[in-house]
Amino acid sequence: MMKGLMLVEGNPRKRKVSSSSFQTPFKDASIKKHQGGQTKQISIKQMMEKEPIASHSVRDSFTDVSKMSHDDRILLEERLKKASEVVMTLMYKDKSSQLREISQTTKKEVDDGIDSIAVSITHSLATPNRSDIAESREGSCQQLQQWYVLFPLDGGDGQNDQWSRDMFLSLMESGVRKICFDAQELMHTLMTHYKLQPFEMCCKWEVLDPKVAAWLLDPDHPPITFSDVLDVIKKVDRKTLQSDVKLTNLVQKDLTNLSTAMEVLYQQLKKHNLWDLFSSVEAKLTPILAAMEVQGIGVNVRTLKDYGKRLRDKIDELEDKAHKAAGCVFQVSSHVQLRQVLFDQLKLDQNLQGQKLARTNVQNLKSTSEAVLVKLQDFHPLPKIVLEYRQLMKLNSTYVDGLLEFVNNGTLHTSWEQTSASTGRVQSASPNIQNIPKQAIVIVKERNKDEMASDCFSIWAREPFTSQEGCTFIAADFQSIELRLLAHMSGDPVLLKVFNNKHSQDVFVDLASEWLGMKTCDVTTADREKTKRIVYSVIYGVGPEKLAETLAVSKDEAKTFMKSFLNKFKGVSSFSHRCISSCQRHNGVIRTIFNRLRLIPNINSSNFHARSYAERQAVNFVVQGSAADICKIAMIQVMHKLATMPHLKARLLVQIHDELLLEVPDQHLQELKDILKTVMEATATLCGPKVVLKVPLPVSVSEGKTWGHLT
DNA sequence: CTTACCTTC
DNA sequence: TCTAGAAGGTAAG
Repeated sequence: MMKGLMLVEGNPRKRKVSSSSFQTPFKDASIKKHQGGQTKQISIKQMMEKEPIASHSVRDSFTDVSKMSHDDRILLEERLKKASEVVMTLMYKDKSSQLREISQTTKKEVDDGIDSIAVSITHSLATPNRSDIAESREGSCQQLQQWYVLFPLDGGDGQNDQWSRDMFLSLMESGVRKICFDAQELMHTLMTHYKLQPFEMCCKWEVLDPKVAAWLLDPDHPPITFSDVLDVIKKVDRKTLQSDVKLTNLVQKDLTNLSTAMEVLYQQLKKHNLWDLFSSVEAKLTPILAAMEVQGIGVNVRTLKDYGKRLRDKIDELEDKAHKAAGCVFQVSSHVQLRQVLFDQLKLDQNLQGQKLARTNVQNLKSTSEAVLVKLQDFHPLPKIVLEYRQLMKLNSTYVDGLLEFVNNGTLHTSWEQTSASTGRVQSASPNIQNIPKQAIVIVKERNKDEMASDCFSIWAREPFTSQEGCTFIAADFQSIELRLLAHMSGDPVLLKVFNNKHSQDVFVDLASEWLGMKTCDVTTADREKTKRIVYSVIYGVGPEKLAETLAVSKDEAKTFMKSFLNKFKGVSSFSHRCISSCQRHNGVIRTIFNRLRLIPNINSSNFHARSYAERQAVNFVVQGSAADICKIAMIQVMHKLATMPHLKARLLVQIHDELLLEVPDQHLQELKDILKTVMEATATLCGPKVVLKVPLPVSVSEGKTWGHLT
């Protein structure tokens, strides 16, 4: 309760997406430094420079918690409770840390490379009762301001020292200000190493992470290493970061700089109005992502291998067909060889009389892209064969073989990246699980040349993802959230009307009916598709040429469509212009509804191409980034809600931008479905009082035993 | 039109 | 043999 002296200068903004348990960041000592206050600004760091090493501890070394006496452990426990700041970093076996690489060989992938956690504990001088019994027991401790300790993390023997484990975990849950570069890695390590239930921890841990902070300040240049962050700091303020701290121990020096870096970043976040987003959204997201990584998702290797076999078969067949059609043997997957076959041997481009053949971007060679092959497919059998070949190759190499490499004991763990997307979206990598094809691909296997009988087989790339025994998948997704946010932000009356229609079955049907002036029941599937494509194209400002291409109509037709569309939804184009001009006025800074920012300096470029690109980025960022904000907040609130219901053993497995995939024991299925819908649709709670959405955000919930079959 | 990741060459 | 970059394809809006 008392812990938060909250934002030091009286910040009226009380808006909190959910209550923050942070002990407040920093006294604004270093702000004053810039504003002219010179004498009173004794920063923690400067004090440390004078007296860097605790008198009782071994010089330049860390105290190993597992080797401490009972009394020392009690003392440490007390110190941790009273600490004003705790800075920590993972140490690896080769003596490198999250802050500094030592050996050239990148060993960090190796999980067993973890050695310990190095911690620096800082005490505030202002602590009034310095005369604790514990403290006075060691006379020399009176001056102690800094204590460096090491929490060892043993190998997988399970022989972790219970004491140090409990001490560290209670530190993680305490309200003390904790700082770590790449907190996600730390949390991931703790969960796996201590064999914790990931989702039991993920609402209790909050750590300030300079990596996330620096990314928030400039998402287009995410820091990868700690030294990247230091480079950012040096640009902001070269005085604060004093590299010649009188510490001979590198790790201690790094921890000191880490603390300083976070202090500077805190000031920057405040200055750029990003502190709320950082503390209420991003910092709470980190442990959830770590938990998802540790949890993993079940994959049925048998179906995956079965798919692989069938795909291989069909690919071989297609390769053979391609060679026959071409009249020569060539590598079908090579666009270089394909180019030669298509254009030099078969001269298929001569069939396209008036039309220009698409060229490759850089080398300006004849393109063999999908669009080109589609155009050529009526003149020769080869293009169609290649198209199918490519599709199946992609499916096999990426979603069958590619996936199999990551499956261990029937479980797949991907990494969830918080700081890689400049739009603010969460990203999955190694493997990317967010681009698994949604639709089935049908394979027709020809058995025999003389026999008409053929065998059909469908491949659902999501089918191999299966729930655990006795559990069911639940997917909850926001329906067309980006479009709805566009309606909200643009205030376009027609869009608002469509999205506020409670009886709406399908928004694109409604939009089509509004646009084309017909009854919803008269809207055809083609009308709906056309509308959907135009909607997304128009939002992001595509030209009539590109629209004509995607819609397969003439340029003039596309022009007419766009004109009438923008005329019907007037608010959309004015919204785009508002985004662009705001970005121009703010020197390239553009923001989402939750203040997330992106820098787009080219918005004022004199180069037309660069400027147009920047303009599209700006508009796209506001829509996509705002949706990302809300999806993240929803994710956090769902997990925090679940944390209050310990009987409900639900696990969050995957986030696909506007969709959450969870797994839950069968008996709790209905309960979880209700929670998801309730929490995610409660936009007022989601967005807080500052953002009042003009449209509802309906969530559709589906369930099933595999990811491929959700009802 | 944007944001991503992954594969082949 | 290794690597970086080009081209292409997949997803999500």
